[in-house]
This record gives sequence, C-alpha cells and structure tokens, in this order.
Amino acid sequence: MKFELIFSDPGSSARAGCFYTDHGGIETPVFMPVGTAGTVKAVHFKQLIEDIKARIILGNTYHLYLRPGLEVFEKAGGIHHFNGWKKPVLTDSGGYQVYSLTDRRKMTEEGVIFQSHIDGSRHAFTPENVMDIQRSIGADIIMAFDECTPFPCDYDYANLSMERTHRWLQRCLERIKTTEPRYGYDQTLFPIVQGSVYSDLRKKSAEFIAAADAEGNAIGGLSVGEPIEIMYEMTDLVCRILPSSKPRYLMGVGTPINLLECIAMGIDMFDCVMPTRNGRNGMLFTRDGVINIKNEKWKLDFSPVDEQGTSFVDHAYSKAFLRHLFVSGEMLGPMIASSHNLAFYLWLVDEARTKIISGDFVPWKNIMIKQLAQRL
RNA sequence: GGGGAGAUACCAGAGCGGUCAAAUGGGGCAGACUGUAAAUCUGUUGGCUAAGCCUUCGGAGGUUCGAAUCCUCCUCUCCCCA
Repeated sequence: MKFELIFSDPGSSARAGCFYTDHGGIETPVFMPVGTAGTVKAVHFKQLIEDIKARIILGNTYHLYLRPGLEVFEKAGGIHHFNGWKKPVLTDSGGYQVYSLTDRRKMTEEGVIFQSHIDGSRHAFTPENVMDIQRSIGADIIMAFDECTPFPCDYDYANLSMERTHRWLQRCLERIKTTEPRYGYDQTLFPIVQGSVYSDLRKKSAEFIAAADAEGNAIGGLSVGEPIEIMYEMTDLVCRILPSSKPRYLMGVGTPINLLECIAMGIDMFDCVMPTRNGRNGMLFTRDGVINIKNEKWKLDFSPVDEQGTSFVDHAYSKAFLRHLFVSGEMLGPMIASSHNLAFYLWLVDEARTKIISGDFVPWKNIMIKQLAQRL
C-alpha cells in the first residue's frame, strides 16, 4: 500500500492525497462511514457508492467476531465476498469496546476478556489474536489493539495505559509480520497514538508510533468527553510529530466542524457514528447548520430535505414528509437522514480536498465553520 | 319498559376524605448523541407577575376544618334483560 501526497495547503497543515489499497484508492481527506456489523446502518451499499460516494467503510473486530463469527468470513472468502462491499474496509480492533464496554471486560497485560453483550459468553482478546481476527475478517486496514482511555483519566493511569498500548503494538507488529494476508490482497496495520489529554504523553506516544514506520498512523482516545479545545490541542500536537508522508487517521471524530478544524491540522482520515446515529435520531447536518427534523417548525415546510444536498434523497423528499416519517416512527425516516448525512460528510471532505488543491482552503473553512455552527 | 356500570388533563386510564395540579401508558413539545450493546436515551406537557399564587377531575347544589373522592338533583354515555 502506498500514500501519495498530492498537495499541501500553504496556509495550513491541510493536505490532499491518495491512499492506494488492493481494493482501490482512497482520496484524502476522507470520511469513512462506520459499518460496525458489516453494514452501514440503514444504507444500501449501492447508495453508499453511487450516491454518497463513500470510498471505504469501517467494520468492528469485536462485533464481527461475535456475530456472524470467523467461520463465516473464512468460508465466504473475506468480508468483501460476504457483504458485497468491493471497496476497502478498515476494521477497528475492539480498542474502543475496551472503553465503551468497560463494565463488561477485564483487562490485564496479556489482553482483554470481554463478556459478550449478546449472550454473556467470555472471549479473550490479545494483540495477537486481534490481528488474526482482522486478517480473517479480511480488512484492508487493520487497527492495532489498544485501550481507548476514558475522560477524565488521571495522569498515572493514562501513562500506564499508554505504555501498555505501546507494548501491545509491538506484539501486534510482530504478529502481522509473521502472518500472511488471508485472501490474497494486502492487509496493513495502523498503530494508534494514546496519552489521553496530557501533552507530554501524547508527544511520547506519537514519537513511539511514528517510529513503528507503519503505512498509516491513527490518533485514538479523543472525543470521549473532553473539552473540544483539548481535543484540537492534542490532535495538533500529534500531527506535528507523525510523519507527513503517511496518512493520519483521527479515530471517532466527529462533527462537521471538527472535521474541518482537524483537516487544517493535517488529518487525512476520519470516521464517526455521528452522521448515521444522529441521523437515525432525526438530526440532519447541512452546510447551513443543523436541523432537528422532528421539530414542529418543519411540519409544513414542503421544501426539499436539502436544496444544496448532493444525495438524491435531498431532492426526492420534503422536510415536511421526512418529519412525518420520523414522527410516525417509519423506518424510511432514519434511512433518508442517514443517507443525507453521509452524503453531506463526504461532500464536505471532497470540497475540502478541492479547496486544498485550489489553494482556498483556509478562507473557505472559516466561512463554513460559521455556517455549520448554526441551528436551523 | 326493567336492571346495572360509568363520566378524571390532548387520548386511554389510576386515584375513592387531607401527603393531588392529580400515578402510568400513549400522543405532543424540546434536548442529548463523536474508533455504535443506540430505529436509543433524557426532560417537559393547566395558567401566572413562578421556592408562591390562581383555576381544574360532566353540570348545579350540599355535607365537612378540608371533596376528584361522601350526599342530592340534572345532563350524557355504555352494558345486560325484555
């Protein structure tokens, strides 16, 4: 795999590039829709490709390992054959579940024992078998097994956890090095920077991760409840250390504004459940601000869902009808909102890319951020 | 014609002498959601000059220190038998 840096913005640290995988190139900056269970909730792949223009989606090691299970992936010949998604797939390692399912797991130096949220059965995850699982699932990009630290997190624990994540990374690297791609295409490992909200830890972690010389690097443990300024501060600090010749992936971020601010700092890849989850809950992101489509104010608004939107759903349906679908609990509502939001997110990163290449990124970003902050 | 049950907030429906501006569910209104245990969760839902006050439990009277709760009459619903 290879990352090609196409253009660097002179006015910021933003850059445009392309990450090549055996399932196709990924133009950056990119937003990667989250498809935890092998599906981007409420959205067809045909639509993701043709309408939303998604270039890569996520899957999740913990969730896919539990259900449908590795036998299915191995017999199918990998996730692309199983679910029909032919573009690249990145799988998260389960490191986020160490955080989100904290009361259902026990962590030791060896790894983590999760108690399944589905049936209560216990499953040991180690850096080694998490690599094996992601190879079996068939991910193009495999994430290192880490601990996403919570917020707040005291310094001593953040330090201890970061050091353990580093040790786990060595084990992940060793395992990847000594095993083969499962289905004939390349599978590459991205390590993850931790260090919570502490500058010295973040610096130390970024240096450690950079030294691993992977084909891409990720920043984790942010947007877990810390003030947004601190998230920016940590992201900026880490971006200055991670090599510019490799894509930088900010995990779990974020709002449209977060994306623009972090693109300006040099982030190339993002993923977040926000466009899909918040969409299912009636929140629409538009270039003019945020809409809660369930609000009564849209009851008689027969204008398109988003007049400037790039998705067909933006023009095929009215706000009043979409509100009706949500108020009635009709499943088409969450489907339309998810499609709209993802199309908007992909439009946003595409537009950022265009502006970076044309040299107008910063002024455009500043105008956009003001608009995006509005509530409609 | 005879006998019985009942009328409570937007709807359904608890409450049966004070702790009731009134449970609970639905509906309405609003909020939250950042590497997804989420088509989820939370708040609110009589009025006001708002830690207080005012007007409410079909209508009109009455008993009582005190009534959604007890009594009388009226109006209206529903059920059973002829």
